[in-house]
Amino acid sequence: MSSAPAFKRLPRAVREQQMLDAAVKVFSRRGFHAAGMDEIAEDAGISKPMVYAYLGTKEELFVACLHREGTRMMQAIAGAAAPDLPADERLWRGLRAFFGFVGAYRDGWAVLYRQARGEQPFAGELATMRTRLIEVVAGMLDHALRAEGREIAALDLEVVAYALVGATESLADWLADHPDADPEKTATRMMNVAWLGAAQLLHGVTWCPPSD
Amino acid sequence: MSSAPAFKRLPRAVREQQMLDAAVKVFSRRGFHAAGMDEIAEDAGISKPMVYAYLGTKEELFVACLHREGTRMMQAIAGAAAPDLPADERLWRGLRAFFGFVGAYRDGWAVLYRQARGEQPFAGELATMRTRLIEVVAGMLDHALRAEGREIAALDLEVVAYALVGATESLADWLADHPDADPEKTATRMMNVAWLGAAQLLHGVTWCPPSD
DNA sequence: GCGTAACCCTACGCACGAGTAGGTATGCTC
DNA sequence: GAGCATACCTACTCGTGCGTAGGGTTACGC
Repeated sequence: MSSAPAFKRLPRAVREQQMLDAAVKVFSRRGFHAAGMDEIAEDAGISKPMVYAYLGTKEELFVACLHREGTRMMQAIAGAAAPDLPADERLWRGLRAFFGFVGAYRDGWAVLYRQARGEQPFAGELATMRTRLIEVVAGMLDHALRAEGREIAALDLEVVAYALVGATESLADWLADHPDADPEKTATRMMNVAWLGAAQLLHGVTWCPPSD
Repeated sequence: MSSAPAFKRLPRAVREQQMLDAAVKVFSRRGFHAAGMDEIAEDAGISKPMVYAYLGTKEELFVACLHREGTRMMQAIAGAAAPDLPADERLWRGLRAFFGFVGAYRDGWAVLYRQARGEQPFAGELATMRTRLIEVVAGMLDHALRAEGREIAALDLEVVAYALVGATESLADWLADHPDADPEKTATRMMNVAWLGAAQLLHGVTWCPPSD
């Protein structure tokens, strides 16, 4: 063929990224099982055996997606967290970065959470990331508490952190479903819910069940 | 066969419940796709065609599970909510009932949320239930707000409710993973996080982003 | 005691989609 | 311009598991 090879030959590194882009897109739309390797290949502008040659089996491909998107997210958050700031400022910056990421990489978020959470083989991978996040939040709260001269049981701390992370993920889902919503404003709202409650706890205010 | 028919013939209503029990169990352990109709049938002590005869295809079976467990949950919550109580009391009773349900029907919860959330065909079904819950919470907050003479934008209200429901679901997951944890105590912890923050909002205290 | 309806089974068809075999073209090195 | 590695394709195999055909047995009404 002298004239125009319908599509160019590209170096491996480039194609791999295209494949990952396509995979993230298809996985997020269809879900892991409903997604077909053929569709992913087609969407990447390539044929199926290339996908297998570069990224391996379907599971390995999904893990690769998980890894790329997860790393992106963690970097976005880590880049915003200066460890010597006061707790509320750190929380605020972390949340802003997080919602910024979700707003920018909607599909990535969907893959990471909506899909990976349910599927057994990947739930573990996810849980690890999540646990690390929860530990960070718990550590932050603990730090702030000690600065106030107060203290709290480790289990209580973990549960509070769990709740905060859960609320944040929930709002992330909401953000992903509302394309016209503003990530920064969402972060502010989350801060309102999270910090006002947390600040109360920091000052020793607690709620007790009524004795009925 | 005169002696002993290895297993008895049972009326349809009974068998259907046994099948649903088995289905909920298998779905929650393996996940929707990894679960096999053969395994569900075996676990119910019956053969596969019976499952198809009574409950229909795999998807229909899953929907039936979703429906039964969802109804159980909603009833558990509704039974505890007296609409003329003050907001904090209503919230407390609702949460206690909810965590009680999750503690009692661990598999049911796993089916409802861990599985149904990811799978496209069922996500809608779930979202409806979830939305109803969120509306209830939002309505409760709005009611309490107006009683205080304050008011808040509908969108803000929705987002706060979203966050609270998300935090609650997250703690439910935590409870499902910690068999030895006490549902009532978990509800109290959730109340601490949710109500202290919400109460602040009710009194007009808000958090504003620093101008950096 | 005989029809009939409900309960229940073994054994199979068949589609669908992951993964592969085997071959072609293109560019890069010496 | 021979040799070689890399990019790329068409067309297949084959396991897996949903769903069903067709037939047997127990209970119940009359």
